[in-house]
Amino acid sequence: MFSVSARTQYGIRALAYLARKPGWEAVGAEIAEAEDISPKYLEGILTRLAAAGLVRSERGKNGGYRLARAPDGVVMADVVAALDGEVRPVDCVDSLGICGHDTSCSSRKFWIGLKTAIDEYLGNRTLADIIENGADPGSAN
Amino acid sequence: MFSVSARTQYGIRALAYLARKPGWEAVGAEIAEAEDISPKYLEGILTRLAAAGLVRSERGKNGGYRLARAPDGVVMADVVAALDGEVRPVDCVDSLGICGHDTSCSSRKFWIGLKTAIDEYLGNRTLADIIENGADPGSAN
DNA sequence: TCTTTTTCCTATCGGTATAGTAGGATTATA
DNA sequence: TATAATCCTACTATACCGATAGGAAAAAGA
Ligand code: FES
Ligand code: FES
Repeated sequence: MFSVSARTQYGIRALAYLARKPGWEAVGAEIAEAEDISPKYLEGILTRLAAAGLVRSERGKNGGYRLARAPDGVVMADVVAALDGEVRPVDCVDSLGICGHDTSCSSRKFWIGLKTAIDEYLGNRTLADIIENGADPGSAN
Repeated sequence: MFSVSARTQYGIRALAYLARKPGWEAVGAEIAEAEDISPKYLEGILTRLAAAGLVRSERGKNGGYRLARAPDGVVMADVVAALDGEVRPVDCVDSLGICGHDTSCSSRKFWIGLKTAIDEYLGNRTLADIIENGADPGSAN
């Protein structure tokens, strides 16, 4: 339940690798080799991250990927949203009324509450929290 | 991301239907019809809930399903665990060392933190919270 | 201009899980 | 024995996912 796709796990490892490097930059093949990820598959992941503005990509010789912001500015909620989309436990988080006989659907609030809890967690962690030593910023224990 | 299976959504709706009925009991076909769920598919769901001890099932004539406990004793964490398994963002929540070069893996703590946040939310809500009017017990806002 | 290095794009494939269906076996009541 | 219900096993169809393949576009340097 609630398992995270390999795509997102790979993406986070790739970002963490970049964040640990001086200049926060590297070439795709290097990341793939260091993190033991299928190079071709990682390409698509990095492209997604670039499209979301989390990394800058430069083509051609001397090209590669570079973190768009400092690690403590890369919010994990944005990372997972870029790779696997927004947190959406059920389809009716925005559009009400799909599942049901209740006009003010009761379980809908339950799922929205879960979404909020997850978004809050992911919104309060950054890449910096991950590469340091743990993932526990003072907030929210 | 983090979408909930139809199985779990159906299961919760079925439990909510039972909780709203006097005696907390109904027959499978009745639930399926009222909640507009495929009857055959719902059978398997109710069997799982019965195996997890969340509902009692009685076979034969005058049989059916009944809530095993009062709605405020049915913890949502148990419900989703019965239907879709434990919350496990990554495989290495227990077994360390699958993904990585780090001995004290950094991203692992991140995922465990997420699991904890989700478990906390689900562990603090019961079926009663769902059938009332919202899903916001005083705790944890 | 030509070659090299890199990111980008599109299409495809095999595996796996999910939602749903089908048919019957079991159990209990009357 | 007939009926009404849960239980069990197997099957199908679809969709997504991880991965692969082959190249197209772009930037730099010789
Ligand atoms: S309208 Fe979506 S859960 Fe009810
Ligand atoms: S050991 Fe699993 S995330 Fe590193």
